[in-house]
Amino acid sequence: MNAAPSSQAPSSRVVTRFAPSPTGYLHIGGARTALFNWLYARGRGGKFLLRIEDTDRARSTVEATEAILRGLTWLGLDWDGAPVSQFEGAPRHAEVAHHMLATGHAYKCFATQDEIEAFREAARREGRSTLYQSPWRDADPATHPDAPYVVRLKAPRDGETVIEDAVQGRVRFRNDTLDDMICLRSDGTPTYMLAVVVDDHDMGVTHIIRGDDHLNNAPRQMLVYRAMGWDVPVFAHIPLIHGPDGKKLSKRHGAVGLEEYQKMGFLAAGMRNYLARLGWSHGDDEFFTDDQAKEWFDLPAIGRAPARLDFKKLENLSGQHISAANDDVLMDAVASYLAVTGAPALSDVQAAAMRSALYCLRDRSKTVPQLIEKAAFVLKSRPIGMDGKAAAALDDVSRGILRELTPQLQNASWQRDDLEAVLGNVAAAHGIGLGKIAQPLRAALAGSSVTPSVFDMMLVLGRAESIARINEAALDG
RNA sequence: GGCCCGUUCGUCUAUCGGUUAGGACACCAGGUUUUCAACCUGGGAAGAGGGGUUCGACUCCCCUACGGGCUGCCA
Repeated sequence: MNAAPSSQAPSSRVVTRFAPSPTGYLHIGGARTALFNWLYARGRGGKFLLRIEDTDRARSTVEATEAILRGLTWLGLDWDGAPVSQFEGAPRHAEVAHHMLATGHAYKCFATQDEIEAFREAARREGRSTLYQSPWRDADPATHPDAPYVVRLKAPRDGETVIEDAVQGRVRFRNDTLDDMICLRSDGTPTYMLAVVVDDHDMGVTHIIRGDDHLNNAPRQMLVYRAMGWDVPVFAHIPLIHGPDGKKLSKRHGAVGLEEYQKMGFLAAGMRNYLARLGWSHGDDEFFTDDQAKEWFDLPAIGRAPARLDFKKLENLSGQHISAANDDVLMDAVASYLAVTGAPALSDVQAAAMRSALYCLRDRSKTVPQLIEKAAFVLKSRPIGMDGKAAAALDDVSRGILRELTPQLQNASWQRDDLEAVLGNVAAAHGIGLGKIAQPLRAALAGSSVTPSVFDMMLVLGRAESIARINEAALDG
């Protein structure tokens, strides 16, 4: 069962969130971030919220948002409430900016983008810090021109800002290395830097678990919490995922979108297990259920070094979860796999047949397509056809043996022991090994060389169908 | 350039000052075997480098190297 219900008061209930920007597919790294947030919240009876960071109107698309929701749904991560659109909160964000302006925590800066760019260019050229310090920070309002301005946070220039990060530990930043971040653009729209803080506060987020590419943003965001007098949430900056070569994961590594993993046929449960284990550990536990993960997951056990993707291990875990999954989960996975790959769905008859064969399929497959490949024998109807390897197993001699087999199968009890005895006897009569009979029989029953055991196939197919297929193969050629 | 983070077998990791540095995946060898897969047995395989602190460092501190992130009126 789940972890015992906590005795925490409602006010201290855990609230986490996943906040992707809808500019493309759901990145595998983002999926892991979402998983960590989900595990943390679900393991503690808290809430897991979703917020779409769509303040960049030029790059945000509804298609991307849909792709992200689809990805999370496939991964099995359910969120509480409706996804929040950050863009829709713009008025509220601006309100906060103006409040900080009124309280002196922010100021109007009239520097133009060209001016700032020129400054930075010169700084770079001369090897100086490119940190821009606005001359308007302490300007007398009487000198303000009638021109567009941005609202900047007035950050302290002395001392340091310390982040007590649940993963990274204590991280200190000297305040003179922090710039006065822009809260409102010159067109009055809020920036992400302001919006995240306001939204996280308004949504009651207690734990911010996100990629460590945001670690440098944390101190500046913390200043907003302070300026507004809000409680600072717990930060947990987790390392990014790297490609097998240790470099930042990019398209040249192959699969970066979660959907691609779905199309490769990994079981979602295996994906969750693998992703959770990537950068987080609970002793030597490698294979675990969702309930165990929820109970065990904790922030201090997250590693600080970036992890690389290892498809072999993912495959192995996926296989273990296929073995452990119940029939409904497997059949659902098959249906969704067929759907995303654009393959025709199974007919009711086929689905029922496949379900009856799962017992001898699940332990031999690492991915859903492997499951389907091995199920082919039961999905086909006569004439079943032959692939190259199967055809090669059938020659005149083996056809003769198959012909000899049918009458005996006709009288067999159709129990596994009995079928084994029949084949064993025929093999013994010819002074050959079971393999010599099993190969052609396999070809006859499945038309393929990748199948479950011949005995299981006969059991699943039943006497009539099995004998019909054997006869068909024995007579051909 | 500046700031921040990181570095244990090929990979993911355990270890939270004292271990023959453990496990998993992968790999190699052998076994089992009706294909694929699985399974069994065994094997090779690691603390980036250099300084400290300490009776004793993979564990704590410093430096270097390497890797990564940020350095936008993007998120």
